[in-house]
Amino acid sequence: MGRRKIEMKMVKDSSSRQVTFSKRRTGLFKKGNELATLCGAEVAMVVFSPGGKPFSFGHPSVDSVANRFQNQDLEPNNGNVGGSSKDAKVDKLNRQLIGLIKQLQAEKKRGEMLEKAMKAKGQPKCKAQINELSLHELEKLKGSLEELRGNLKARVSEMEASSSLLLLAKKPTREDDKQVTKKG
Amino acid sequence: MGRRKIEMKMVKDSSSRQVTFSKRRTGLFKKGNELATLCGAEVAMVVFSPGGKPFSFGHPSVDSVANRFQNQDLEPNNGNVGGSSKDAKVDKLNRQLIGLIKQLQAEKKRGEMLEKAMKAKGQPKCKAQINELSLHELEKLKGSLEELRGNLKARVSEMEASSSLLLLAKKPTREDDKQVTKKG
DNA sequence: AACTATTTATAAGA
DNA sequence: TTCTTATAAATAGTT
Repeated sequence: MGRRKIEMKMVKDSSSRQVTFSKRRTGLFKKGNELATLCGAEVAMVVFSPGGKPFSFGHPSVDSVANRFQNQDLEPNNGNVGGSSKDAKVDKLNRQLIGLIKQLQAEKKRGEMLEKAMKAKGQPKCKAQINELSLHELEKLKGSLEELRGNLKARVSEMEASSSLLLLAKKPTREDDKQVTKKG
Repeated sequence: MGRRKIEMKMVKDSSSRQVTFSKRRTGLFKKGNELATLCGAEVAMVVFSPGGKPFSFGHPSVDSVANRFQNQDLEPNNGNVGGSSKDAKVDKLNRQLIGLIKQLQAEKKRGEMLEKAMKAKGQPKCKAQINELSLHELEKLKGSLEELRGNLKARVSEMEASSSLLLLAKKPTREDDKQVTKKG
């Protein structure tokens, strides 16, 4: 969208990349704002610049949308147990826990797909022994990964059990207006 | 951006609003993807349609970016400064989470590299050199993995103690979280 | 879902 | 970083 069409690859020059990032981030947030305004949609966006700086936009707020998103599959569970919780801090920890659990599940799923892809790629007709070798290495690596995942998951399963106790935290109902936030 | 300029107000007709939402959501996610690709940025977007349906886009994933975002004001606070810290228990949980997050991120990176290796392997010109390269990467990966696993074991041992503190009870019925993410 | 007339976003350049 | 401008891209209204 400019003087020239650009390839959809990482911009090599770090300086240009930063400029591109700034411009496009602005555009992206503007679009998000428009979507919220025109359609009455709730929107949350978080972006980390190539330099690692965080930017966010949310309507009504990043937190409220993120909360709704993360709790959508356990809200029914969350609603009626217990009454008072510690505070927002515990609630935040819980959300993080849930996020981690989701990530692990996603990782597992990805691992399975990786495995499938690997098998599919199997032996077709790539030549060279080197291929066999690397394939073998891949298989071993994969095994290790699976095991690692298993360990992690088991650990998290325990935490999940205990977290359900903590998940009695009240839902944060802070109603911010549209916000554009810089952090860091 | 079309036949006519439209006012930045809620689209009245609910049907048109839904159409607008669909089109713009698609565009928004595309932009997010481009930002990630061009700039190597991490991006997470969550949108609820006017009908309340959730849509999301994330690179590398919504959860990972969300966690990173939530962590940034958690980590510095981890040192237990000022009057915000509640319990030692919470603080401990906190550290555990951070450790877990780091492990997870490391694992993800491994996974990404694995994917790259596979991709390279699938290239039409998968000749010796490329294979050597991927093999080399794999060797390094493997080493890292071993190290990672060692760390994990230690980590898990640490967690054992404090984790048991939280395991006050177990949840009767709960299988998996269901990731409710719609795209497109 | 496709099609275009237009509006917007933005890549370069200053 | 901000502005300008030529061009690419998104999309509002239509079919």
